[in-house]
Amino acid sequence: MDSSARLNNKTLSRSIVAPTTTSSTSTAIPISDSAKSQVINIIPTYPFNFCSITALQSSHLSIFQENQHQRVMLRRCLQYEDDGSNPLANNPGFSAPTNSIANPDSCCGPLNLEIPNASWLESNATSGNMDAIGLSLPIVSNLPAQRGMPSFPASRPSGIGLHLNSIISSAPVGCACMRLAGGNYPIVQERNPGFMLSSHPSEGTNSSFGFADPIEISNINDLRHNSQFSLRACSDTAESAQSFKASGDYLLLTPASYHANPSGMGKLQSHVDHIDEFENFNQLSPPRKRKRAISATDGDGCKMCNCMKSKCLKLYCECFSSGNYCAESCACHGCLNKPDYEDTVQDARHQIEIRNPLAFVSKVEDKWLTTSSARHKRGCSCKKSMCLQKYCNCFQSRVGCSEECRCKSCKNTYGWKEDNGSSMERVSQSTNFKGWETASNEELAAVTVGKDMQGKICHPHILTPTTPSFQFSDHGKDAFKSRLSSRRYFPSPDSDLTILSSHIKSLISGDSDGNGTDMLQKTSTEVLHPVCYNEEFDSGGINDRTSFSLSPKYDKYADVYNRIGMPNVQSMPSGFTASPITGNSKSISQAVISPGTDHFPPKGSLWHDSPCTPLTDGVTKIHEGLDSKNDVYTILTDDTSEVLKQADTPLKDVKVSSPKRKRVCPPDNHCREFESNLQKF
DNA sequence: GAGTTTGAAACT
DNA sequence: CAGTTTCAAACTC
Repeated sequence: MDSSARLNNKTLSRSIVAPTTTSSTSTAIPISDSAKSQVINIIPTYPFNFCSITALQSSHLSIFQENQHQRVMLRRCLQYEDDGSNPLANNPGFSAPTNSIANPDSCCGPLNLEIPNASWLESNATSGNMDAIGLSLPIVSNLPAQRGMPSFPASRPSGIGLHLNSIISSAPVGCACMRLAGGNYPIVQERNPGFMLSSHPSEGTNSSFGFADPIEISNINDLRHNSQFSLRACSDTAESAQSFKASGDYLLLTPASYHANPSGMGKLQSHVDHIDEFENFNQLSPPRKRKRAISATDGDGCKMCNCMKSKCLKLYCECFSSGNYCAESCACHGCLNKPDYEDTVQDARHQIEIRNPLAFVSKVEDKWLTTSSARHKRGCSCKKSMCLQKYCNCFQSRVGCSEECRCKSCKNTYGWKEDNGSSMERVSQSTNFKGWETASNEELAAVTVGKDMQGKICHPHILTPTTPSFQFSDHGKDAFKSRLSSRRYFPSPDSDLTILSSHIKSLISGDSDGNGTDMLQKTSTEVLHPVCYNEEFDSGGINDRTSFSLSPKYDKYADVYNRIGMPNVQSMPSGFTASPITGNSKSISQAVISPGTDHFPPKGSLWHDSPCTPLTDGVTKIHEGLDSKNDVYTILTDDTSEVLKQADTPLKDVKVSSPKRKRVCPPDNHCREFESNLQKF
């Protein structure tokens, strides 16, 4: 079964609540007060394409309606995405689902889901049918191709282009774009009714914005005449599941054609202008107190800037440099990095590219196919930070320093550069089974950087570039704590380290039940829990592939795999991809729990806070049950074990994913807690 | 939250 | 290309 069929057969178990009252001639989706309470839970999507898809599948949409003031909130996205790499970009109609790759620089790489015939929405929106509408649609991710992955044909135009903003910065863990091809049907739920429901923009305030620059659409026809819209779904995972649901999720429309052809969005532009007036109005007001973005990222890699003078049109601006528009959550002043100023933005980009054609190119490449070998293209020039702080480009990108770097006294944890210029793979060289076995040993202290770095015991986890944000410095700790309380967490492969180590240890020592394969199967299954790297995720999976990334530490087990006939993974130390939704009838399991459901684990749950998507058998089973009960959760298949059991069947989709990973994954107990929470279901 | 440090970007 | 300045993020207090 190909991915298309698979997806179709699985049918998105998203329930879409149609508007209750709308005349067939209505020009907009009315939003009634009662409907306001109807929340469509858009599960945050993850860098993994399949996750995104599954997330959307398991999400259920609702249409927020507003009487009289029929409007659609659009998020203006900076996305020069129509580079031809995606057939959908030019084809509003049906397209076979293909997974491309997530924008490595954006945690919220757009996932555009094509709905071949979106008329269902209109028909249902106008029929008064409140019943949930089963969505069955092929899903196509429209994610930019990953650079440095020659196995995938998708390409981007020169200049890389500005990517979809990482969506609402306040809704970082994930987001998705759903394109209503053919489409006429903006479905928008504004997260912040305070603004959404205001009859006039001036009634709102900046502070009431849930996200940046919503575009107010008062007439659905304004959108209807446009062929494509991206339905964006985001969730603020900083909230608990309960509040998540209570407050609703983002569900934003972005006219896909807007960026490619702004001129074609005349009507929309009028609304943009309207917003501009609003913004101007606000600017005339006493300058809002400069608010520093709580985090350099919104928590999931969606950069937020605080530019004061650059107008966000210089590479100083992280939003700009990463190809994104600034978000409302940014604390920048005089920002021109907005769709409103697209020409200006383009000019600025052009000027910069003249100076440096690679200015907007991904700063990290993984040409060496190993996580630890990924390098920052431009390297760094650190003099004092020893490449151990985020001042360092390389460190910040979680890659090792290389010969390209001009740094001094490099101590980059991800691979340092000797003073003679040669680079070392610290990750691989400084780790060993012994160390890994003690990875879970709490005696090992987390590393702190800077002055305290030297002489401290390195927690083995530090050796993996996957979890730097809490591995280093107090900042990291804070970030970790913050994330524990505000993000969803799933156990990372790190969590399985002990188990894995144990398994392999026994395997190697022969202290198994004699069935090493079984042991390894079990191990593999556990290991195969995908690491969800939200930010800067470099999906190794493109076109019908999904990434399952392994921490570099698992490189060490490659030989073990080989010993028992597992696919050769030696060449994919940083991870590999399996094919969950394609080709093979067997695929990696997927299970996604919608955070917007009552079944979501209670607030505070680490699992809940995890941005990762666990793919455990148990999870899947649970979800199967949930799915049948509530049509909320959707599962593709749970074939992980089976895939692994087929030791004689090479994983055709072995891929390498880059190391660009930021997501922090919790320790072992998080895994247990996660499963414990699941048991509550 | 203010001030300092840092290194990239921008400029000369 | 090198040196300096500007800038904003990272970091410290």
